[in-house]
Amino acid sequence: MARTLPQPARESIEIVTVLQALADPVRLEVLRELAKVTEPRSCSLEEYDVDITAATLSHHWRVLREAGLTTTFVDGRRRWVELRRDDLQARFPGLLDAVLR
Amino acid sequence: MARTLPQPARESIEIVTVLQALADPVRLEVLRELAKVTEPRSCSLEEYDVDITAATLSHHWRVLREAGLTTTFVDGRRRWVELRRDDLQARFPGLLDAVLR
DNA sequence: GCTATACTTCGATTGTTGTCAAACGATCCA
DNA sequence: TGGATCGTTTGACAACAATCGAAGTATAGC
Repeated sequence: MARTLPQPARESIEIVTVLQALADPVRLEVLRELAKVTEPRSCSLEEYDVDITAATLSHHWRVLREAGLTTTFVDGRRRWVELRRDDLQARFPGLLDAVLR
Repeated sequence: MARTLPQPARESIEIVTVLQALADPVRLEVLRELAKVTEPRSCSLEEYDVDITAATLSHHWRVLREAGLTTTFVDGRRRWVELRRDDLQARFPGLLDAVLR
């Protein structure tokens, strides 16, 4: 599995940015999916129960990544996303649990 | 202390709406002030360290109230705001602590 | 190389939000 | 009763955000 797309370092994750990223129904939905597993998940539209185009989902993955909520891995033509559990727990303890429960 | 302005019932508080309300630096700041005390606090602009007009602060109080984060009491010409700790803790345990810490 | 695949980026559109000044409404008090 | 005070509402505006289709980029596999 190849390179990781740029993302903020743990200490640079800002609460307002995180909350802005969380405050969208589509992003909340895909984050809940991510939260179900510990391994990275595919970025593909088909994997998620959201009524948007691939372009829009791609936009949401970017928002999540730039806010510091997820890591995106590139592997060939495929992309994988993973929740940054440890970083978020270190920075804002309990936040993810409270939001995604 | 007189009437209470309309606000959503505990069961009607929605996570997306709450997160949208939280996702603003001014609102986070005033919520942190509210979180410091248990009694209601004045709505007055002078009480808060924010660089906006009274009209804008009034708008923010309304967003917070309509999202279910605060209760507003009207007493004469004065208004008082209070965090809905119990309702929020019941609905989204740990959320407020995680955000306002 | 060529073509199909998997996603992203671009440009445009539309709706939402934060902000202010000005006007308003309610209350207190002299 | 008439001002002054406290805060809200209204209307306007600019900035931002979600969305899409279309074009673009990188990769895989033939």
